[in-house]
Amino acid sequence: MAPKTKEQFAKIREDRKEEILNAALELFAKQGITHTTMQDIARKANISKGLIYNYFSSKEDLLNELIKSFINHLYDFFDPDGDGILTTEEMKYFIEQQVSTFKMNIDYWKFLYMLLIQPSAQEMMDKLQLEVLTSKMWKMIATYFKKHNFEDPESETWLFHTTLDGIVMNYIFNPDKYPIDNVKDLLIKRYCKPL
Amino acid sequence: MAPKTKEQFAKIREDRKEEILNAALELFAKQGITHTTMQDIARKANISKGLIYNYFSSKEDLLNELIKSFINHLYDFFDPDGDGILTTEEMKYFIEQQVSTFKMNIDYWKFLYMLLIQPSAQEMMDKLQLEVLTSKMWKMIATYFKKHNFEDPESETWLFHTTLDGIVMNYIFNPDKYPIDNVKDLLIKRYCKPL
Amino acid sequence: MAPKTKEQFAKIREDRKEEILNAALELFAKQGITHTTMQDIARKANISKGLIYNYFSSKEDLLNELIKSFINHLYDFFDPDGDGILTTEEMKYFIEQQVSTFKMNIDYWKFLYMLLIQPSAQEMMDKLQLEVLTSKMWKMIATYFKKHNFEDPESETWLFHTTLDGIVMNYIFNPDKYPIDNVKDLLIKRYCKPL
Amino acid sequence: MAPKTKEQFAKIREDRKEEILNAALELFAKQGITHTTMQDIARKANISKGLIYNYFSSKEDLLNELIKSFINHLYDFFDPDGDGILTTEEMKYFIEQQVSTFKMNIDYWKFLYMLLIQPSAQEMMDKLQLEVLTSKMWKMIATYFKKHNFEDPESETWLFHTTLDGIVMNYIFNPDKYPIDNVKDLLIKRYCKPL
DNA sequence: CATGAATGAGTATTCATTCAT
DNA sequence: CATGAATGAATACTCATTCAT
Repeated sequence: MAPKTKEQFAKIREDRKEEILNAALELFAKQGITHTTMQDIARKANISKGLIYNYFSSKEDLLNELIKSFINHLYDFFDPDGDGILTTEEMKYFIEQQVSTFKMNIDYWKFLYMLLIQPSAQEMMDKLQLEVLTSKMWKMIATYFKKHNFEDPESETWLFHTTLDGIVMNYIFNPDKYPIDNVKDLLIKRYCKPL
Repeated sequence: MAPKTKEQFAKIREDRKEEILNAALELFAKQGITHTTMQDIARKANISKGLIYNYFSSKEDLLNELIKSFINHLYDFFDPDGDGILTTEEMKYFIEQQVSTFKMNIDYWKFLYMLLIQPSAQEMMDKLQLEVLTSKMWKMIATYFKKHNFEDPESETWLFHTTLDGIVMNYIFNPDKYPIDNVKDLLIKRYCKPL
Repeated sequence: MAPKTKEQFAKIREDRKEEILNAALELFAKQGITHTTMQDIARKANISKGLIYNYFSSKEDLLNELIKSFINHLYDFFDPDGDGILTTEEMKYFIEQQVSTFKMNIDYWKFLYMLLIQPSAQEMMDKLQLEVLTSKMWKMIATYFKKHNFEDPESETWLFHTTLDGIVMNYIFNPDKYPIDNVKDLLIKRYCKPL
Repeated sequence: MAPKTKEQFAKIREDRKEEILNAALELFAKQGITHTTMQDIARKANISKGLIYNYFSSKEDLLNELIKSFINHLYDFFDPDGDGILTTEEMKYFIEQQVSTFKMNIDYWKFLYMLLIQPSAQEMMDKLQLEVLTSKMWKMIATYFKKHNFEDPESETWLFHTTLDGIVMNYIFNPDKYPIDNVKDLLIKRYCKPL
């Protein structure tokens, strides 16, 4: 009989928001952003259309929140161990982590590449603030290649990232046929030779 | 003002169609497919909205024709010299051709990746019949890697294509900053060592 | 913490209702009726949305109650002294009262004119039962003009009320710039010449 | 068989736009702006909902165009004869014109007062640029009262306009019962005494 | 009595497509 | 062959109202 406490309401809101974001992510990844209607999202989340607007002020806002949430996940994915110096072993671990991350969060990655390929990608990048994150990784990898005496460590870093991008692209596009683990092993062989 | 011959009419039709396709490609690449309206296309092609339907039965149809046209271009891009055996020199040439193709047809590639990343990519692939094309190249590359004693030539082929995909992605996404030529040189260095 | 008596409960209810009506009036006057949401009203009254429905069955009902309450206030504003005969002095007092009433209840008047100008004004008038009130005043004023030998006392009564309407309109629309007191003085000069 | 000429299209557009504006004005005046849907307007104009957007980019835009059109009409209504000095006869004529204008354009005036009483009236006034128009009239009237030795010509001008406002209000609110002509006659008697 | 999450009918707006001329 | 006015289905979003707690 007693009204719900603030904590109860907060929990409900939290959970509901999460559910909506999950539903949206899945649908965005599967159908594309434009082709996913608020109705679709509501249906998938088993709620009414209107309720979404209790949690997000617009589709745009929902998209932004999803991106924010994605960023947070990215930090989970990538969190480096801190000293910023990769040993050969850590490089191997890094590659494995990356690939494992691709495999475990396919919807997220599909969503990210969807965003990137879209017209307003530049703005998205800003919103994503991916650079902050990337630049850290970038330096780590570049340093690694320098230390390992790669001929053109700068370009090698570009190539390395390019290859990872290619892997994601291929994997999200065709997770069943793409031999991601074999490719990963090749990559490790190439890049993780002991000093 | 002699009446036009049938051939002349056909030519006019063909040209007009081409113009519409070009307008569409450019807009699709710049704004995305969904965000490009028939009105936009008409305006860009300097014709009326209604006239488009004289050449294409629907937006869907226009899209399909564009894809077909793209396929044809792809054949132009990739046309191998026939014997299906790549020498080291030809491999180098192939990579250079590829990259040059990326640079010269950025709209096409943007469009292609847009299609691929989209929901119905599987169907698109079918429409694209990319496999036919790809499989030829695929074999050539695989054979090359075998001949050049790469450890796991099958996976190396995958990795190679993956890397090319990554290059396109990075290039179309940021043509100004991405050091595509440096990356290309690295690739050549890696893959085109003389036997 | 003695349990509350019935009377106390009734009083609380009454007060709460009053608060809601006040919040609604202020918002209606400021933002218009349609553009004021139940949420707005709840927020302004520091209660929850749902609670309003404990006091009013609908927005429509709330509006009607507000109108009723307005009527009561009107009676306060206008309460004539009973004999229905205005002396010159009382006429002056009446005008002054009116204007003072406009100034002190600007929200109420804004709200009233909002209602009147709206589509369903005729119905509103019925709800307002303004006529009852007005007819009393009407007769008093008409009698006054007759006694004071105005040429066409009937039309003069219309004109007089018309002018008061005009004053309210101008005042509520632009309380800062409209020289209501000067206009009032002119009115008094015109209508309150001693017999 | 020939396609329509530009002139034909232009005429169609012109006419259609006018029809939509007329439909909108009538409905806005009758039902209020908020309570009039685009659907309503379309139905009244015997066209489809979508077509309105071929002529007006939004409801807001339609409203603004209506206001613009209203301004133009106002200039028709009020256009003074130029020298800016009113003779007694002209003052009489002016009052008669005003009242006649009220009677002939009841929807326009209802619409105007609707706008004025609404929250965003201040902005509307700006859009209306009524002041430009009003200030001209204002000076003419003020000059007239000065020349005719009214005691406080400034306030008298306010009162005069106030009365006209009151007349419109009463008339649009109840065109059948309000004795506008009697009131007009009284006004003329009061203000148009020969010097 | 009190809360705010939840619903769904209603509204503005977009855009592929049709069609009279 | 060519035009752009016209249509209507689809979609984002609002808000009064209900209801479990």
